[in-house]
Amino acid sequence: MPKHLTIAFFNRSVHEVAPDLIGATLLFGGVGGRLVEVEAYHHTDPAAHSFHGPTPRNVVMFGPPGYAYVYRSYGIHWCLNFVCEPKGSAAAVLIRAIEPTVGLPRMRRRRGLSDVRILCSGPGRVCQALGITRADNGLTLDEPPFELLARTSEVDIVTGPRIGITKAVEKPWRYGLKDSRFLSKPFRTAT
DNA sequence: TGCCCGATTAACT
DNA sequence: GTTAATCGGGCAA
Repeated sequence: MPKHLTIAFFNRSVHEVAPDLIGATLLFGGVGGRLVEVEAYHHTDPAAHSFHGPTPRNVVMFGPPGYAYVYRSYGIHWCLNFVCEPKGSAAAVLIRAIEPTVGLPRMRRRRGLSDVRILCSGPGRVCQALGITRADNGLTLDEPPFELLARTSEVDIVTGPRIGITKAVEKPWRYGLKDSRFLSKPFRTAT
């Protein structure tokens, strides 16, 4: 098992890293799968948590790249982000959906269901299935319990507007694996 | 200090 | 299609 980052986080913008994550494998505590949907955010973006500056919650975003930023969403769910460059720009990639491949029984038990299709199809569901909580905020992505492996073959990537936001809705910063059955929502087909 | 809203989800009608 | 659950932050008073 590699102990180093196989995805390059340094000297690359969040919009270079985000599409590179599609098709990569993310494991946490030995369970996980292939990333099929992510979204990009950064501090000049009114939709981002970092837009109004650092707070105790989002301070990890203002640190170096290659770390996990985990926050509570709607007081109920946890959401996982990867911090990106440049340092201090508070850029991050939100992990929105995974195609589950490793440790399905454990993930199913945590989620309390049998339908693999919606096991990790949404940011809150990803964290519930992988067992990620605030305790994992600020962990580096290149050491256990995290394991991140770059994709080994080319994939077709689609883009579109981000989901669940009311500001800067026009920015096409959502990236997905084309035709994946595990997306949180389908991408609008190109016209 | 109090009020409103949000990078969501599941359980309703 | 709608709504409740529920925590942290921004902003007005």
